[in-house]
Amino acid sequence: MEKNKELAGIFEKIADILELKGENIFKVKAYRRAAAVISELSRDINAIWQNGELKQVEGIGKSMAEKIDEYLSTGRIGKYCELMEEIPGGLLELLKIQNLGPKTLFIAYNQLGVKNLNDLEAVIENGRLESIFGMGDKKIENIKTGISLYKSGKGRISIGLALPVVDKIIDFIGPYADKVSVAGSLRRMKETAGDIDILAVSSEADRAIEAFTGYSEAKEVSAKGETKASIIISEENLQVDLRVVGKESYGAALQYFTGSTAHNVKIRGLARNKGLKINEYGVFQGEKVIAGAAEEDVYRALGLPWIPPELREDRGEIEAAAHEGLPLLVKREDIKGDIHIHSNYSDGKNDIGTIAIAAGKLGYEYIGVCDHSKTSRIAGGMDEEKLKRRNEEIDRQQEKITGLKILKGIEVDILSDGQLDYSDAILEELDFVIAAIHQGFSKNAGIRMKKAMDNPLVDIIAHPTGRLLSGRKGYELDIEEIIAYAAEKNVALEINSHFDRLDLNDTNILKGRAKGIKFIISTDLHSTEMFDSIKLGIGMARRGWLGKEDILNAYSWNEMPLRRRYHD
DNA sequence: GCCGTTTTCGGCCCGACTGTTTTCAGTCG
Repeated sequence: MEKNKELAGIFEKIADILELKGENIFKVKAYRRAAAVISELSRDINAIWQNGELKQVEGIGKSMAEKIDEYLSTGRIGKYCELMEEIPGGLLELLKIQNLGPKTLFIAYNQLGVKNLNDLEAVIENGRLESIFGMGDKKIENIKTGISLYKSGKGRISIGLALPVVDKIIDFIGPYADKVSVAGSLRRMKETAGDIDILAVSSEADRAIEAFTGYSEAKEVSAKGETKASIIISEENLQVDLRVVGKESYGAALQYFTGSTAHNVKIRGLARNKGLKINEYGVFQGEKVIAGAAEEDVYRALGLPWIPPELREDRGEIEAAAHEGLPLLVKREDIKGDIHIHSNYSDGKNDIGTIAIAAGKLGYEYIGVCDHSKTSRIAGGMDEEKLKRRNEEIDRQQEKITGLKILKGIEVDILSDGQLDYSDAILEELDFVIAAIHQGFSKNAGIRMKKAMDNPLVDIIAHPTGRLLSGRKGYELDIEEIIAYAAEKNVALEINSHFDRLDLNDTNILKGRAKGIKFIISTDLHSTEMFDSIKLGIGMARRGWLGKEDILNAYSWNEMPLRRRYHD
């Protein structure tokens, strides 16, 4: 799948250069679309190419197919190389600066010789940028703001960090509107957010806008109109957009602002084919409004069932909705227990009794206590003796609580030689075993993980890629190979809900789903306050099209299809 | 550059906000 990524990157760059040069915008869009389609492909583009099926891929026509063919057979694309030579290396990067678009940048390059960020700042400083036709003080100011945002460049942040910010803002605007909802990528539960989109219903848009732009944590109001405003939140440097509509347009606006762009482009194309027009105010047949108040009505107007936001990525959901039907996605109520929990027997904050009581209040049927094994010393890993004492403590707490089963689990380290951190005899005494790599990320991680899966006592692999959203790359392994091996061995893979992990993520979940593997959705809990974070893992699972039948901890304990209950 | 259940040519999602404009282009989502 490495080639998919490379080709998508190349097409995206071609689009950037063509746009900069002022080429036909629809040609530019064709390249962007092809890039998006290729990066979302669930199959290796090499295989599609070898089967001669390139042109059957949506958005790939004669010209794109030729370029893909050229790349896969020669390792380069002539047209791409030519384009890259026309434009200085650092220039495209400047397109990421907000308020500085391709038109302005190209003029700055052509007329003022701006080739990189330093040049750009220099022509702002010496006033030459202002000499460009149509450029004024305000525009310069906005570009300067864009540059400072770009430099502080936090980029995208985890959904786990963005959602609490959203909740606060929604609470804040609540009194000034009839209804307030999150939209955009956060509603789709995408793993990271680049900005926050909020939709409000009000007959007095100005009151809501006024309140919003006065929000105490806004360090800047970057736009303020009659129905729409944007602020920048201080700490996270996140842009927050508010859109206010009347209640007759709520569904259409929610559909529109939830996106994704690719999903909406296709939805609107469908509408056009039916002689309808969709915008954020409603679905129109000529002048007549035929839907708009509820999102369900918008989809129904196109002959489609309502599509859950997590699926709206143009990954086949529209076709599924139109024909074979959408998958029945796992819901929070389906989750019967959390089975990756750390107690104070390793690095967790709470004692087992406290955790059990908190889980009982959530209505869980069971919890799985999974402390660290002895080699994870920093995480308070337990030696065999301590593990024994922990198990006795679980027995004691079990006697005190009814209606909740406390399972004896372990998060056992996969050592540098692929051996597990305890003997089989110890692992056999436990209800289930989760294995994980915590050190030696670059030392044969894939081979070690597969060796761990060779042990029939290993039921689950935790955080299978090891990546962190805050920047750590993860283990050096081929995740597709791991997924295929897990399928072969009946090992389940974890969907870890920790805000910085979200591992597996949606695309890897989709690959696992295609192989028919099982998953667990867990919190990797270190404190009872973290129970709620399971919503993030559920979001990832839903984005990966999973139903409750795919999730081990959506089964009752007696029915859970754990690997050790198979005869393999 | 892609695409077709009115089209193989002529469309391509659609609209808000801003700034610099006397009617609209650029940028964004």
